[in-house]
Amino acid sequence: MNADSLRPILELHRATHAVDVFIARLPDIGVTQAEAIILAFLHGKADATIAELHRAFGHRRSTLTNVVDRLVERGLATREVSLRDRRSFIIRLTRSGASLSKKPHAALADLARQSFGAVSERDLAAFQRVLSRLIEASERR
Amino acid sequence: MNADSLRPILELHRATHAVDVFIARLPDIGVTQAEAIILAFLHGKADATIAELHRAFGHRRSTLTNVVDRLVERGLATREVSLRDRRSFIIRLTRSGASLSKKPHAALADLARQSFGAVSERDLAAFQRVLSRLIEASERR
DNA sequence: TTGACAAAGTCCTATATCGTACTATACGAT
DNA sequence: ATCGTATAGTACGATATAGGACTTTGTCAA
Repeated sequence: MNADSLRPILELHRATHAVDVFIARLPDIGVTQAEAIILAFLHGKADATIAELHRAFGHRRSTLTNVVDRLVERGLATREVSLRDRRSFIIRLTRSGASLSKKPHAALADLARQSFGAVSERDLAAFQRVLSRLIEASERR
Repeated sequence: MNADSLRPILELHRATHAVDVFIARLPDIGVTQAEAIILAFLHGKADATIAELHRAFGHRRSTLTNVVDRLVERGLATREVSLRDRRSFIIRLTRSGASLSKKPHAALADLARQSFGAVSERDLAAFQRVLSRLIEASERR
């Protein structure tokens, strides 16, 4: 078995970790990695459920409960019972949450531009394809 | 600004998380994600320092101290002062650590095969290139 | 050879994340 | 209608990870 066969997976971890640290260090935000990424996700969307966030990021629902708690506590988001499905909540950014969310969103978009800017469409598509396969394979048990 | 510009980054998180969950659920190992990935890394290498692990994965050195503590406590690894540099330790798998490390290594290699098997050399190279760029961009501040 | 600075790890404390068990609601079949 | 099962989310307790201060050792210049 080739010793390097898992190199891409290790690199994947390394990259994600680097991005996390990058996010955590964003100045003037005072928000954890998960919070920042969720803010960025909600940016210009301003509407989601816990389950949706779970599907998007894979964080446990119980973890997301906490993350959302923190956002709500700080007045960055609201939680309202959904009228369509009373089991679920609609998470929505408040005005100040929407404003704050610009920063992590811009920072990540910036990072994306720097990282993917010089990458061809084709390579970027390959990148996403590989990620999808990884997700699929990981969840197949 | 395109709303999807950070889609690849979100997918990246999703994928890493999926792999983490996959690892954490490996039966008969009883090892956390970080431990498993470090075991896999040490597999067939059986020699590393904390700093090396730090460079490989990005985990804080203090985190790695804990991870290694756990491995040592369970008799899976040893920590010996390096003779070349007495500030650092050589982490080495014990016989049982080496044996146990086969599982996560094999599982990840398996995952890699399933995920990358049908991916062309070229696409895989593109994948790694993109990861490198991301790491580089993330660390550039 | 000493003094300043960098590098390797650890200790301690705080907290983010997880796993599991639980409640409430929805939904499909009969 | 109701019963069984699936889904949405939370509460609680356990633990992995992080951040920063600190110790020891190395390194390089004068």
